[in-house]
Amino acid sequence: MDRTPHLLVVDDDREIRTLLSQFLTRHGFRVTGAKDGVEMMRTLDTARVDLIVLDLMMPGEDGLSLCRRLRAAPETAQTPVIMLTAMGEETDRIVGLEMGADDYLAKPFSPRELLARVKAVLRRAAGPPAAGGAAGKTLGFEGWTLDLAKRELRSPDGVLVQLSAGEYDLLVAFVEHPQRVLTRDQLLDLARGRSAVPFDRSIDVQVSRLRRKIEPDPADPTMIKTVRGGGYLFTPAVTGA
Amino acid sequence: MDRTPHLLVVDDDREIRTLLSQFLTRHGFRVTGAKDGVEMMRTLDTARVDLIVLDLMMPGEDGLSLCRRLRAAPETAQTPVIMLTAMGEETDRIVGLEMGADDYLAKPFSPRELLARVKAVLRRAAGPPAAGGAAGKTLGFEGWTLDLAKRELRSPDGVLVQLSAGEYDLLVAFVEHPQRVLTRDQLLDLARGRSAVPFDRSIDVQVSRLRRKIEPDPADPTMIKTVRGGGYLFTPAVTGA
DNA sequence: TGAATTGGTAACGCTGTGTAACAGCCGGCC
DNA sequence: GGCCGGCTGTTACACAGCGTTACCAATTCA
Repeated sequence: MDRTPHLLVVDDDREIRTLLSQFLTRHGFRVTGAKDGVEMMRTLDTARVDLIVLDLMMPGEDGLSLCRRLRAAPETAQTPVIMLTAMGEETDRIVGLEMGADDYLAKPFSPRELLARVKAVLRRAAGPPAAGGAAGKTLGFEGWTLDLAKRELRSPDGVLVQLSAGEYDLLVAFVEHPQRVLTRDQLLDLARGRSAVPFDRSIDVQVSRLRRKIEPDPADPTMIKTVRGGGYLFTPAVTGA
Repeated sequence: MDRTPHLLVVDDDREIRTLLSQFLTRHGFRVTGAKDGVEMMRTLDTARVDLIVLDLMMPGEDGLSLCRRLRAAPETAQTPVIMLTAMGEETDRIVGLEMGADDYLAKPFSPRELLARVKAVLRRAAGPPAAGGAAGKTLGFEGWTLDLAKRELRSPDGVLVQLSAGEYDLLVAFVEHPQRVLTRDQLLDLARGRSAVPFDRSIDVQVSRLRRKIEPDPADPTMIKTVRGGGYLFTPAVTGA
């Protein structure tokens, strides 16, 4: 149940990044840093992120543009963003509307203020009803159907397959990142929202259990392949309808 | 008790409408957009609206005139209005407030400022919600019918199902937040208006009792699913007849 | 070829969940 | 007031899911 929220801090200033990461980590969050949009996107690609702290002024693609991109992608459209800006109050009024951030903070700010905002935004994000349109989709692969709204899996012949919560979450992680090798760390983050402890084999065991339910021959898996030294690979092509 | 407040944003600029809707939605409101007075009236005809955000300058009938019409009609005379204007002149303020707007904001403004005003106005108006209209809606799911005005539940074959007050409140919480995982905390808050105490199992027990009355096979629930470590999920799509 | 590494999975124990049973509370009724 | 019945939260116990561990097989390395 210890799903500690995962924050992503995007700032080109290494010192600020480190400082914020340490501070937020001390207050019970898992924190990943990214120095620019490229790193941010790479992280979002494979990790589940609950909130993004985004610096407005950055070399290369700036925060405004990144924020717009986040909102445009269905994967991240719902992810809350807190914007950091070095500009004074007068300007942030103007850009405020455009950025689509959930909240923003003018530098210099106290870390504690950021902490308060982070908590507030996370609390809020949990609230609103289905208004967001959200992810009520169903995904298909190799004849199987995964209903994200109902958390149901149907086999090619239409039979409902009973999955435990853990098996389902793991399968979602795979289906949302098909045809690419996912490390155990990434899977743990995507499916469980936690990071690995030394000698963590829980993913192996869950994969084994999942295979038993969806592989024609669990001893010779075709859908969830093992990549020795790498992780696991979900091979089917996934269709989003 | 109260549902999330429903805001109506009236602005001819599609982009502003979208931005405001997204921002306010993210902050926990239900938002409907309208591009002109006609759309506004159509919405007011069919939905209960708690507050209207109204642009002053619009092609066709302008905000001032619309505001006057709102005040003239008995159904909307009490509905709070926040006026937006591109002009910063003092006269607008005076005219706007005279026309019966409850607050007033000059563009460009920060979304947070709007948010603060919205909350303030709603708080102020919280007193007399006697707006008779009383969301006497009925909601449907999987053939079932939930009559919010009568607090009655009918099974797909039209039989009245007796629910206790607690069971009914819990079901409403589910039906109003379908297809998303609700934690026990959230359910307790939505259905009982209180927060959990350590080792609180009351929600589990109520869910069990509710399942007995609405699930075809309570031992293998399909409508109210358990998400281990997460909470419960109401799977049916809900239609707002 | 033998040793070391990596992965599969059975087995076990802890933890979360389902639910029957019970007790306190409240409102209706005599 | 006292009794009764229904509702709700608490408790207890059974059971299932999940992580850990252990052991074995497969693969890689020396």
